[in-house]
Amino acid sequence: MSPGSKTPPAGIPLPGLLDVVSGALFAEFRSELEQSQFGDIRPTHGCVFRHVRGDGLRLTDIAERANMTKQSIGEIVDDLVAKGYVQRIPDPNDRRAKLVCLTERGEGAQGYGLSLFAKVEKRWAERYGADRISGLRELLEEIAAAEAPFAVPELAPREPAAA
Amino acid sequence: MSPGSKTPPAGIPLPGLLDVVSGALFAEFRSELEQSQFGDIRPTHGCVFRHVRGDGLRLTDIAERANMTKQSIGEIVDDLVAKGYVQRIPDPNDRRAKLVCLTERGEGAQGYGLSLFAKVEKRWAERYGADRISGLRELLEEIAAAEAPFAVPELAPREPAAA
DNA sequence: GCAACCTTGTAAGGTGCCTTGACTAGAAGG
DNA sequence: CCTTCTAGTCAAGGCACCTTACAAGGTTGC
Repeated sequence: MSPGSKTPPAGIPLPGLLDVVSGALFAEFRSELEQSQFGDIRPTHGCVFRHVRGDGLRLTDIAERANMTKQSIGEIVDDLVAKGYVQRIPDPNDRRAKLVCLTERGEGAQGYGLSLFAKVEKRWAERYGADRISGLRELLEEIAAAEAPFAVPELAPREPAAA
Repeated sequence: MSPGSKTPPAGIPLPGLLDVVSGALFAEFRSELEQSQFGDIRPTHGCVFRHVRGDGLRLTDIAERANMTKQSIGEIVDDLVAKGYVQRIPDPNDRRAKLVCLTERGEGAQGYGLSLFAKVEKRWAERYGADRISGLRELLEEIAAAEAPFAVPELAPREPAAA
């Protein structure tokens, strides 16, 4: 029960720092998004906009990438359908499945959101140093691809096989 | 309504990357914590352990630092009291207030948690480069101190006044 | 073709965490 | 004393997510 063998002074734990920084960044994004024509998009909806591309994606695949259950994603998709951002299209290859696709408005929102993220990142690059922010992105992408490839299949240039 | 003037290809938005990495890191922490003698500590309890120091902290102050309401913190503190990690001590300077203090067990848990975070961070330093991880920490601390000083008063070496 | 089994998506109910609103006890200032 | 402000609690509600259970459609072997 002694207070640890060494208790190395690591400062504030890294996950806490990451959360605080992510929260600040995301708040900047949200405050601009809410004043746009896409103000009815809530933070939860991000898991769909993040992963759905032009050719559509099945519910199960969204759930896997978002690390959530199919039911939760289904609920969120319902909401987005009601708001006119996505639609369910029958999968031509599997009559059970439906492809979640962005509507025209949905594509507009996704594009706007991405440009907004880029804008905020650029602002931070000017604030904290472009090379530092790009270095941060580089490191984070490498870590994300290694630690959670299912969550960011856009990255993950590594093939699983080849012993 | 055109899809953005430039739509610069920024890759995956930074907040998403930060969340994925933070999640992976935190999962590593949790899986070790759950197997320890402090397995009944849940993720939500972190907001208390993060901020309470030896001399105690009032509920209102915890809420401000955690960016949460007094009610939520109160509920979490209730739970931690029931589990024997903290106790409420009357504030000698204000009979309305109570100082939330760690019990002996609470201090043990906090110390163990901190050492666990340090351990995981060290592991990642070996995995991704010690200089890169320490550079990451440095940048995050700078950003956190600038963007959300209320959340990390341990940092924030800047005085607010002095025009 | 059909029987056993897997997968896709949905429905219903529950839990955890957090919020808004209303209140008591004590502090601060006239 | 009387007003006003602050510290903390109580109660009700909501949102996000999960677990359990199930119908419809594919898949494989015979």
